[in-house]
Amino acid sequence: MPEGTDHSVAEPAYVRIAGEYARRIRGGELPPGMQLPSYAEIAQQNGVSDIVVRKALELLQSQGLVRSVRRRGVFVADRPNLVRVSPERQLEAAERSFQNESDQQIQVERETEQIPATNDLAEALGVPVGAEIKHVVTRATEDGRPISISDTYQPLDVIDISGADFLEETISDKLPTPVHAEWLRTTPGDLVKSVHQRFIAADDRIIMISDVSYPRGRYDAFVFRMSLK
Amino acid sequence: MPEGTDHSVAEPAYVRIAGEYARRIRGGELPPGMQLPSYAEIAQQNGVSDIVVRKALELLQSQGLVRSVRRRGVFVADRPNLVRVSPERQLEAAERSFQNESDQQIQVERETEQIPATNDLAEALGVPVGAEIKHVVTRATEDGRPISISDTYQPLDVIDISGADFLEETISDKLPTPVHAEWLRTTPGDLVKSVHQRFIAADDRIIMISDVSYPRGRYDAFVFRMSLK
DNA sequence: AAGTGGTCTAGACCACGTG
DNA sequence: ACGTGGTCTAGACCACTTG
Repeated sequence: MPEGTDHSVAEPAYVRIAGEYARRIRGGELPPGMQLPSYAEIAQQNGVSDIVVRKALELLQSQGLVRSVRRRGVFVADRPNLVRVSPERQLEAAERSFQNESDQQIQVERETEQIPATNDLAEALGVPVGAEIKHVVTRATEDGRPISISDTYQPLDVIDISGADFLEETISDKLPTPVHAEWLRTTPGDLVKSVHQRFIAADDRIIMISDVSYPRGRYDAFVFRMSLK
Repeated sequence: MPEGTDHSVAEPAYVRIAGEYARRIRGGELPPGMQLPSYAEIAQQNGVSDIVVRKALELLQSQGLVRSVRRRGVFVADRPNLVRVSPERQLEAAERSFQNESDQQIQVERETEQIPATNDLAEALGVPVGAEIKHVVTRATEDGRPISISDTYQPLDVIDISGADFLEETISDKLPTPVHAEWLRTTPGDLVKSVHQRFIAADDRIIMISDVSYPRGRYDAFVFRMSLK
């Protein structure tokens, strides 16, 4: 135990270190893709143990500022904003939901199957348990790297979502389903940004529900644009 | 080092423990406000050291499922959704943005001042540096407990925001400003949910900008409702 | 006085990537 | 062979709350 260490509450070492890196990243001094020094190095530079550095970088990771790659290092995150637009462009294809990625190679693949509704799905969609429903899995990659995966469910009699009058989106941080985790190649324990969508008709019928997962650390923030008039 | 421990990648102990509690909380077995066992107890029950338990509960905290109170314990979070509605009700007063809280005592206080625009503010609002602008601080409490604080800035010639044609909202997790942290009484290092708003006129003039902070762990998720027609 | 969560140390093993 | 990040242990001090 270091004697005379300042434990005067206010600002723990890991917060200070995280703050410094956050500033340098936001200021552009550390550009996207740049590798950070190793834990050991940062620890030495700041005169703390490596576990403090780990906490600091965890903090940065939960802000989406860095991503750590096992056995390789910690890197400044590419940080395009994920932009969601409402309502007029909301219904465009998934590929269009991304901003600042026009140069990138974004590939989207879909798989469709027909399944009987589980209890949860039946309740969510308002259909009888066991009723056949349509399930679409959509996976997107950029330059071969996975950037999103979604499960979409709808009753068989729904042709498209033009019958929807309202859209409700719920954003949260979650542990991904095993299937989503595998596709996004997240480390066990990594949270993902989850967007749950419900397309609702005027008679409150649920037209479609969708669960989308995005890797944390890929997107800096979610942006919603909406017309007020 | 315990010999024969299974370090077979797949699922670290802290993820397993976090998952168990997440399930029990989501399932209602552990109701909002209930105190969890102490680190030491959970550690003993699961045959791990307390640091593993800490990581597990950190994971729950970053999902907004629990909140930890220093020197008292860890509690299941009250988890009303923060609902944001677009566009028709978007412009209502802040008090109206909350759902399922109608019984609660929500108090809102405002402070207004006039300040010269800093570089950042001038750029954000599109006014000359040093131009006088209006700054409003809004603080909300529920039963005396702080639940949000915001800084709102607008040029002096803007009377209200009815002149705005578009609203852009950016949601992210951030380290709060010192003022916000103090009001929300967050522990140093705690992230907050930050909503940055820009009210934009048809001629791209910025009518108003606003930075709102919400304590993490108070809100389960952000919900956006929008009309599609 | 006992218990709590928050911070920090020093040290260990693992599996994998790189040189 | 070495370095990396990921996981985990055992132990310590602090400042505060609770009974």
